[in-house]
Amino acid sequence: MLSSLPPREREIVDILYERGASTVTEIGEALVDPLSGSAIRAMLKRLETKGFVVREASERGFVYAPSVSDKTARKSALSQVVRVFFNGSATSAAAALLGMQDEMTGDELDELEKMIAQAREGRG
Amino acid sequence: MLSSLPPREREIVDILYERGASTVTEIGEALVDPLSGSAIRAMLKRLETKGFVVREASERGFVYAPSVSDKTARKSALSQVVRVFFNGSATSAAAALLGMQDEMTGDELDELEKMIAQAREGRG
DNA sequence: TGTAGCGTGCTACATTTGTAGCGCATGATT
DNA sequence: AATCATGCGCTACAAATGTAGCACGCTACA
Repeated sequence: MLSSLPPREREIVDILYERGASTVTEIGEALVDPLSGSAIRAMLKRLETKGFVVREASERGFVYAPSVSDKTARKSALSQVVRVFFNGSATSAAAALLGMQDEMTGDELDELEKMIAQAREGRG
Repeated sequence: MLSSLPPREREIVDILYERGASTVTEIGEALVDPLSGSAIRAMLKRLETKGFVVREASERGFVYAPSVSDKTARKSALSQVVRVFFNGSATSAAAALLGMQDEMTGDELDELEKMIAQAREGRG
């Protein structure tokens, strides 16, 4: 799991999920407090060894990407937060999301309502 | 931030958030793969030094608790997930939560709708 | 064709983590 | 009082992490 990664490595895979496959240079730019290229490459190598990222050649040079699908990682991250901070209640978590008002527009609220309706149907 | 902690320390503060203030023994029981008491204490000491946990005396002996409020930590954890995995969209995150059907009952969906209504009012 | 600049991948090393063992209190047991 | 069990916090040390420096190969271009 991602949560078993040391901070700096974790930071890098986060960036990879955030921006998709990236070059070392791009990762460097995305890093809040910078890091030498070789340092980043060393991280990536370890990450690769551990099986968390894969490396592919592209026109841009080598790009690195997470090996675990977004979907899976998302779900896992969410479950984790729900368990640790919301006592296992997805509802509470959703409520907290709603509470982050500035993060959500009126339109988005509409959308959410639709999704709730769908969820209801999905359960019958 | 919590995400700057090494895996094992992170695991321990997670437990602390999950179960509230706990003794070393309780932490040991909550750990998936166990750890000697002294190892746990060493972790806690580091965590204390870094300012992530506080130690208080209680009838049960020393109990350890996160120094950052649940509320703050929750918000921070959620923001993190939203940013990394949902492209900054809290709505998408909420949708994913809805998708985890087994995690949410019909009643909870009702509740969520109410909360959406409230969120609307809160914004005017 | 020399040389300046990138991107790359070592290797090396300081620091931090992860973990166990020891010895000290304190409180219960006989 | 002698013994035993707990909980505690050092200290120590192996392993992992965080980071930099060096040397190489490939452009590009003066």
